Amino acid sequence: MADEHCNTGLGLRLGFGEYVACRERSEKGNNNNNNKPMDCNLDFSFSLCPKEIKSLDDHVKHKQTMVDDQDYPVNINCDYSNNNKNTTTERKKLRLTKQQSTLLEDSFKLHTTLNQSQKQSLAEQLNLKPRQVEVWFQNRRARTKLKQTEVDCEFLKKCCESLSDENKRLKKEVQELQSLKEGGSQFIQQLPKAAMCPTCCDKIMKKNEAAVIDHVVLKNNKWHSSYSGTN
DNA sequence: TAATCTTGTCATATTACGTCA
DNA sequence: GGTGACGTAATATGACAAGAT
Repeated sequence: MADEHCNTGLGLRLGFGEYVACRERSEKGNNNNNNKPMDCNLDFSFSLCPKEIKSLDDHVKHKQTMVDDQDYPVNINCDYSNNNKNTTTERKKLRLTKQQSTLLEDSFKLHTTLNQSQKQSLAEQLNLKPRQVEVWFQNRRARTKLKQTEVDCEFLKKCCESLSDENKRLKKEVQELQSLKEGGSQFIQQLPKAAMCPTCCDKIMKKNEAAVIDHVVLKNNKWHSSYSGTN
């Protein structure tokens, strides 16, 4: 089975073979626009699945050897997955060294995307494949975006909390003012009719309302000055 | 010139490996 | 030693732009 999968272009083509092979072709600078998908299959199957690997066990051993022999293990994923995923899917994961990570991070600080030549030279410096550099940058951009989203989310959450608190406080204040206003009116209404002339009574009522409005305006101004200060 | 195809690159989602508690 | 969480390299997929036909 493993033999079959490793040495037939078809199985690989249905996975990611075409994509990778086309990439590799472009990375080699072979961009002559001879659009022949079959070329991709051939390139891919030879590069990823050397003929000496005859069985699945051999494949695993071979991968182990590659890992042991190199500072930067080469990923030689041979995708058996589509047919017998549960037993044979194996993907050796590259771990970047500290120096590699540092250099990649430094490059990312300079430019978050790479052009062809930047990618190529960085890959050479790092002793990685251009595709690996490209993938690293893609993942790095995704991580950056995710972190930024988290930060934004946290900020919005705090804004929401503070607005909610402010809303509660204002509601309470409105209630207080409402009762203050009602209390004042009631006091005047409770006075004996003969105790105050109607004109004076009216004046006091209006003054009372004006005082409430002043109070609200003052509070509002205070709120504006403090809230705009925090933002 | 418009339509179509191919290719390369990106963002995004997902998978799977390695490490650590 | 087994296990789950986590970080991250690798893969899959779809969208889009640019160039060729």
